[in-house]
Amino acid sequence: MLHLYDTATRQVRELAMREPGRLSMYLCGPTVYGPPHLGHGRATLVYDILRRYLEWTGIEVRLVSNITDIDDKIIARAEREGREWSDITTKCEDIWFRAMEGIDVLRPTDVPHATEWVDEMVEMISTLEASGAAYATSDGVYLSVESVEDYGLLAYQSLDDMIAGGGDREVVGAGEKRHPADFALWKLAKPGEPAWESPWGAGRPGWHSECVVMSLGLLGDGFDLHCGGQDLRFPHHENERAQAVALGREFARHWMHNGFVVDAEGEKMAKSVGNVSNLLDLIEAYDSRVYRMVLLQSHYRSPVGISGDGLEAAGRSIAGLDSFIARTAALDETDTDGATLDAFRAAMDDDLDTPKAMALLFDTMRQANTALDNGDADTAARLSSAVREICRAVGLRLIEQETVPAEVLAQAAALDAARAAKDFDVADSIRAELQDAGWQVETTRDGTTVRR
RNA sequence: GGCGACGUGGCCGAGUGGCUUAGGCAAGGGCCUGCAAAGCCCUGUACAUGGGUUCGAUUCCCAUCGUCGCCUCCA
Repeated sequence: MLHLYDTATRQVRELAMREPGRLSMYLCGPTVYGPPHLGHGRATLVYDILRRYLEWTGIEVRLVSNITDIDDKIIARAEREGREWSDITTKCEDIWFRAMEGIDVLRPTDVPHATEWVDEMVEMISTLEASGAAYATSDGVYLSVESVEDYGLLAYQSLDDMIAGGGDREVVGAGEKRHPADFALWKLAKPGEPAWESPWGAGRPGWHSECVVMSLGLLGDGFDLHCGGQDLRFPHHENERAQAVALGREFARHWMHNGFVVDAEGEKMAKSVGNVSNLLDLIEAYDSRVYRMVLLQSHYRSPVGISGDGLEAAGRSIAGLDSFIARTAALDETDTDGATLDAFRAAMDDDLDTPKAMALLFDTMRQANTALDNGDADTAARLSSAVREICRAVGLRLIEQETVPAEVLAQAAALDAARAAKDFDVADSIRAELQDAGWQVETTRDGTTVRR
């Protein structure tokens, strides 16, 4: 059974499922006004790993992740560039999913767009207003946070402490708000802004309202898990939750937050691979599995530094995985090492201890290699089968064995013949030729193998 | 000011009251190889500082220094 740290109760506890065997989870998706960055990559990778692992254990996962396609930032960019706002959102969304593909993140099972749910949002806001939890001002509709008893649950701060600490910040919409922390559910449109009709006048929904309506709308009351980056804990998740509480509806039963990507750290990286803080650049420069491996080797709640050195180290570890996969490709893997998989599950079930799982993966590869060196193909096969299973469970794509063209095989045979004849100059030149053509050449006592 | 996280070997990054003190990358030595590659073996003896608790602390407590995050729309 998977145990996960729950931000709301501040403890690692079992991830309960409303319906046994089926997990409902909501991940706050991107606001599509710019290219995805490394932080987006981390968040999507962490939950992709969670999802794939659960699916691997036989659980049916429904992952809803929205597209916020109406927001102040989108409008601001549209104005700045003199473009249609929908032109920006469609292009950015397209880029987003290309980036996701570039890091092997599966598409969520549901991708609701905020603009498709405006009617439901208006309805919810009306309900809140009718109950007295929300009120209209001259620029919109606000939720009264004082009507929510435990407001501050996810922020770990009471409303009073928040205000006390807030200091000299500018308070948005201060003039007419009942409390400085009250937040906008509906924003009335200024001339020229995109707008939808509502009882309060033409306008657009507030960000926090979008996510409650879509999560409850698709997953229903009391869904299992709500996730996102640490920075969404407050105010976004707090405010989503506040609306649900004010509506008297049960919201997420478990809250999961991933740590940040910290300092790209370094002039070297920028020089050698360009500005990698943009996810698109990273995809351009590295194998799709590299970022995933970096994240797997640290805990999802820890901050992680992404540097060129770190990515390259991960790349080399993946090269080792690739050569292992190639080396064991022909083994008969009908049987899998159960103890290894048990240990893997135990690690993952303990708050997604992927660093331990990766240590296990590398240990298992070593054992299998040793078995192969000793000619014990059965043991090697059981272990390498476990390696493949683990990779599948965490979404580490395995290299596909490319069929080697006949002429390349012929060259490999010629290489072996030259070695047998102790004609090493010829052998070396054939090897160099193959390597120049992009082949990995492994010359062993049993003969030469080539692969990409 | 409030709340929270964290300081581990050359780098990244787990973890733990003593038991085999992860793993990856890099480095040195060795095995294998005609030479490489791949693989395997060995080596480095780390836990911010100062106190305290304890038979014993890197791990618990306190303080100090330092880094970072959130405190109204940022994954």
